[in-house]
Amino acid sequence: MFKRALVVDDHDVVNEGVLKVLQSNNILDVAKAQYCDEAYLKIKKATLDKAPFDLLISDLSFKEDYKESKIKSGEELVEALKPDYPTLPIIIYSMEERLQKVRSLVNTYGISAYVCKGRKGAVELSEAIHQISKNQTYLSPQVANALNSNNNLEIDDYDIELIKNLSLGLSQHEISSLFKSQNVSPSSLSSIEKRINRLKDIFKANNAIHLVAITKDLGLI
Amino acid sequence: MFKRALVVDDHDVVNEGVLKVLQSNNILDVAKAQYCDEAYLKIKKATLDKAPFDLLISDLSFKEDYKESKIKSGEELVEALKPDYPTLPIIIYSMEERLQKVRSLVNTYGISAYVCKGRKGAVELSEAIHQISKNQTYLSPQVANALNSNNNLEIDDYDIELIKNLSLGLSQHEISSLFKSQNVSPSSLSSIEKRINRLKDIFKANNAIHLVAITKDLGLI
DNA sequence: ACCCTATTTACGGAATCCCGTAACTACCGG
DNA sequence: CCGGTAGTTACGGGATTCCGTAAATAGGGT
Repeated sequence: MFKRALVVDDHDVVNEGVLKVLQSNNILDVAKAQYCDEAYLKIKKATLDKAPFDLLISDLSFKEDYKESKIKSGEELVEALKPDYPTLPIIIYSMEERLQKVRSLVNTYGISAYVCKGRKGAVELSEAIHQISKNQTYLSPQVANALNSNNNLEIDDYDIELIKNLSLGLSQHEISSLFKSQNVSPSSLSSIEKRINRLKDIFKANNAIHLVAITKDLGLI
Repeated sequence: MFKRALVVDDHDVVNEGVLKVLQSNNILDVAKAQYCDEAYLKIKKATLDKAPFDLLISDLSFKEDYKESKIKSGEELVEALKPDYPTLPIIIYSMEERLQKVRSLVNTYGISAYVCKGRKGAVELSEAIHQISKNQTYLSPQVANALNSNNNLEIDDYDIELIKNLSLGLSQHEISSLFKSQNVSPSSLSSIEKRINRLKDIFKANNAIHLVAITKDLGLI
C-alpha cells in the first residue's frame, strides 16, 4: 500500500476531506497543496529529501488568485510531472465529467485513476486507491466508458473545428471566410450550412445553440 | 458555542471536510445529510427527540440521482425550515458567488452566514461560526458587499433560466410562450430579446451561441 | 395627485439562420 | 468515354435573430 501521498486541491475543505479518506485507508503520511506550483515544488523537494511521494491526488481546475502561478491546472501539473516521474501513480479527482477529457488524460499522460467529485467521491477514491495498489486503473462509473466509446466516429476533426468556431461566436459566414483563408475544404457557406445540418441531425439538436450546448456537455469541444 | 450541528452537502468528501472544521471548533455532536429531504427529516426528528440542532450548514445545489426528492436545493430547504425554526442559525456554504443570490437569501430567509467554497473555505467557516455565536452575521469577502452595493451588472435566476432554455434548443419565441405559461415575468418576446442583449453585453458574447458557450464554461448553467 | 424613473412591451428593418432544391465538380469502375 | 455517385457549391424564400427606437406600464417619492 502507499506510504506517502500528496493531495492537491484549491479548496481547503476538500483537502481535509480527501485527507480523511486517506487516513481511513491507512495512508497517514500525507501532504497538502492548494496551488499546482506548490505541488510541483513539494514533489521535487520530496525527491531531493529521499522521501518521495508514491501517490498524487489532484483536482483539475484551480481558481486563480493574487498569487502568480506558472502551472494553472491539474492537467498542466500532470504534464509537467510525467517526464520526471513516469511511474508516479496519479488520481485525478474532479467535478469534470467529460469523457473526452478523461480519455485524453488516460491516453496522453497515463493517469492511474479518474474519480468524479460527487455523492460517493470518498467511496470511489478508496476504491481507486485499492485498484491502483493492485496495478489496475480506476474510473468513476460516470466516466467508466470513456475509453471504449467509439460511438462518435462519424464526427471528424473538421466537424469539431466547425462547432468550436460556432461556440466562439463566429457566424457561419465568418467561418466560411476563415476556412477559405486557411485553405480548409469545404469552405463555402452552403457546405458549412449542410455540415451543421448533418450535425444537428446526428445530435438531435433543434438549432445551432442546442448543438453547441450538447457537444460541450459531451466534452467534444 | 453550538452543541449540535447538521451538515448538508451532496459530496461525501466535502461533508467530511466540514466535519473536521466543526471538530476543530469543538462542535463534536455533528450529523450529516447528503440529500435535502434527509436533512429536513433529521431536523424534524431531532426536535421530537428533544435534541434539536442549534446550527445548520448547507450547500445550495444538489445533484439529482435515482432517489426521488421533494426538496431539491438548499434554498428550498431553508424555505421549508424557516416557518418552523425561525431562530435556527443557518450557514450557506456554496460555490455560488452571485451577489443577487446572497442578497435574496439574507433578506428573504435571514440566513446567518454565507460562505463561498474556495481556498479558504475552512477558515471562513470557522470565522462564520464565531460571528454567529456572537449573534452577528458573516459573509465571505467575495460576497461581502452583497447587501450594500446595488451593482446592476448582476445575473439573477431569471437570466440563468433564460440561458438554460436557450441551451436546450428553445427559440426565443418558444421561451416567451413557456414563460407565459409559467407566469414568469417578463415573458414578451421583446423583453426576452432585450435580456439576451444585456447578457451578451455583460459576457462580451457575439451572439446567442457564444453566450451559451461562455456561460457553460463558467458553470453558470 | 403628480413627476420621474425603470421595466416591460411593441414594432420594423437588416442580418443571419434554416431548409429545400438544384447545379457543378471530382473521382471511380466499366 | 460514359454513367454513377459522393461531395461541394449555388440560390431562393421563409423563419428567426439582431438591433434600434418608441410606446405602454408599474412603482416610488414628494
